[in-house]
Amino acid sequence: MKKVKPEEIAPQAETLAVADRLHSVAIHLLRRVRRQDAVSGAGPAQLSALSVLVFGGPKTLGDLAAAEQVKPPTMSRVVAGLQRSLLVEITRDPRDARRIHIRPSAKGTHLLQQGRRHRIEYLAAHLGSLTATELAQLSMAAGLLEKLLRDWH
Amino acid sequence: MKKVKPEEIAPQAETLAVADRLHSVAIHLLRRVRRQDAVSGAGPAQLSALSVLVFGGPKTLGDLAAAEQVKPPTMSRVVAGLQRSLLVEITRDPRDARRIHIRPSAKGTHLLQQGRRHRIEYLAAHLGSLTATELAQLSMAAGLLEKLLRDWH
DNA sequence: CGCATTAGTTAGCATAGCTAACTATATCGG
DNA sequence: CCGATATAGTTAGCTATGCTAACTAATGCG
Repeated sequence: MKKVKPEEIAPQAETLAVADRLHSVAIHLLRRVRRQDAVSGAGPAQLSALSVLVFGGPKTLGDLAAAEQVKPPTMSRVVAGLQRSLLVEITRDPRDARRIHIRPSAKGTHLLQQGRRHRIEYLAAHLGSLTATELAQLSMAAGLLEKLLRDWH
Repeated sequence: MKKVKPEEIAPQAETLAVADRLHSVAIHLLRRVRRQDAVSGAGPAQLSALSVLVFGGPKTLGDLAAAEQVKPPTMSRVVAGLQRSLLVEITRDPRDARRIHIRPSAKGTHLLQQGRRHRIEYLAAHLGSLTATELAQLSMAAGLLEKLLRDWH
């Protein structure tokens, strides 16, 4: 009689169901949050890229595109929008004039942090029912997904 | 010395951090999945609306817009796209000629289920590291978020 | 009947995703 | 050193999705 460690195998049927539910939940959660983020005047792609810059430090356009999992032309336009709104500053690489370095401006950093505050207030207003235990469960799930996304390929 | 039930209060700082991480994870997860869904030829909004129709039954345009948390003009165009691809069928309400009833076609139902299968295979290929325990944690988190979204207002 | 309300559509704007094709710069081989 | 090749970003043009404002058509109320 073989006995495998029960934690090693996640049944496919379960995985299918969870994948679909996560997909749906992600879509609808983002739709809610997007409404609030719209106050800032910047779209979701801009805010996400700005977040990477604020928390991960300056990046070249290619690095930023890779971090955001989009193609360079897409990021080029996102960055152009951020620059137009004065949320980032751009300098050319002195060693390689093809490269550009993108970093958040003071205004950009400020806006992102305002957005965080705004989001928390919005969520807090709707999260009265969540216990610390449930929040910890969400945090753990976020950690799992973060790891999953990091190790994707 | 007062002692409150520890499960009743989720600290604001925690909530902020979790909210931001969920936001980021949702964005990046959707970007990954979207790549796969692109195979189907339908965009994410179309697939999400189709999913609501397949699993929730026929809806009027307004109901569908409400379910998807978008404005009627947006859903009008999404449905037009689905109709153009023959993924839904539309009939007028005989009692109220202003209303339209939208239901998935056989092709639409089939495409959605193919998409599910495709998604699971994609995820399964990248989920080798997930244990049944971890999957259960994700399932629980999805459940919490589903409830949260349902009771939002 | 007439007029307000309701359901959906149309028009027009912005963001965001893509591919293909272009520009500019760097690098490498001879 | 110079020409070919490779790399970094941008531009152009398509599609999809979000919005608001304004329109059309149908309902229904007084």
